[in-house]
Amino acid sequence: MTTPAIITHSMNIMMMVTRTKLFPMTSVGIRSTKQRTAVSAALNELEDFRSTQEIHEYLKERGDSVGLTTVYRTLQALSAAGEVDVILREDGESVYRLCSDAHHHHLVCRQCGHTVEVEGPTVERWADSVSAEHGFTDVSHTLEIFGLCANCSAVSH
Amino acid sequence: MTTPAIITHSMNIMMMVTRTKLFPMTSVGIRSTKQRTAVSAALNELEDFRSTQEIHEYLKERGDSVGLTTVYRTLQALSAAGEVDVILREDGESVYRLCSDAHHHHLVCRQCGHTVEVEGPTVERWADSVSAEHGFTDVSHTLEIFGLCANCSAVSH
DNA sequence: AACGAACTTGACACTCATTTTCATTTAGAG
DNA sequence: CTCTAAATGAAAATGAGTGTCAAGTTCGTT
Repeated sequence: MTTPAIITHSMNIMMMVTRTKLFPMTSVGIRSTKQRTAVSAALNELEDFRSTQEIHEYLKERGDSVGLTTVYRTLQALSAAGEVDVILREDGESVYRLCSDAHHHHLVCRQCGHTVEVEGPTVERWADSVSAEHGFTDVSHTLEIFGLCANCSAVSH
Repeated sequence: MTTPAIITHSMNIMMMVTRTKLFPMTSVGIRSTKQRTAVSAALNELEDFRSTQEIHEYLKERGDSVGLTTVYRTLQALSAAGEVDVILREDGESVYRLCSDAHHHHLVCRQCGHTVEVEGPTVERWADSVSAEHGFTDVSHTLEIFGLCANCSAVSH
């Protein structure tokens, strides 16, 4: 198996971010390591939103054990770079998933994490105009749906 | 100052919830205590979304000291009863606020908690139909905007 | 191919929100 | 007034996420 394209892509973006925000005047960059490759590979294989701990566990079982701290850092870097989607589960835990580039929202099972990308109202424009009206800057927004998927609904009668 | 109507209302709803979900066959109920009164009073006075700890602190300074555990429990009960709005801040901390009954969303300052209720797309219908299409049950959704309010934007240049 | 500076890793200690436990207190029905 | 379930709160526990720092790696340079 070859290195997924996302790795290279991620690394490029991460390097840009690093150069721009953290080390403006240096020519340093980020490096490609087997740990980062492993985390990206896991994201490619996992279909649903997963917590850092779950991804860490998955990697361990898979044989590509990576330190928990490193998994935290890598997932944060990837989400900061826009490479993965993050959402806050209802219990406040962050969960990550590799998503399509297209505009979409999520229908997430709060039991098993099963995720469906769904079409929905484009809230970007609305959020921007409402924010501007009230003088808010640096805005972000959330629009997600949580519930019990068909499977989990059936299990709990 | 008389006991705010919300207290009685909350207690009624809480009693219903309790009876229905927790103690179906008994005639037990919840009780009106000065701690619960104090928490509700605080919510009436505070305009913005506040964390449990902040509300606990507010009560302490105010003289109506209430145990932190009790504040946690009361806020959870009130939000479960639909008496207060809860949202998850971007850092995963839950914040509470007494809101209008009307349908609305929130524009929340991630720095100071300042909140503006805003009109927005009615996502209930959309969420329900999308969920149904995919067999999801017991759904809930979030649609909030976070940013820096005019004040906080100014402070940080 | 070796070198070395900067970057990365990971074990561990730590922070901090929230929950659990449990002994004590209190509301409110009878 | 009495009794009991409900409620409180102090303290300990839990658990996600972060900070630290010594040791390990990457990769451009020699």
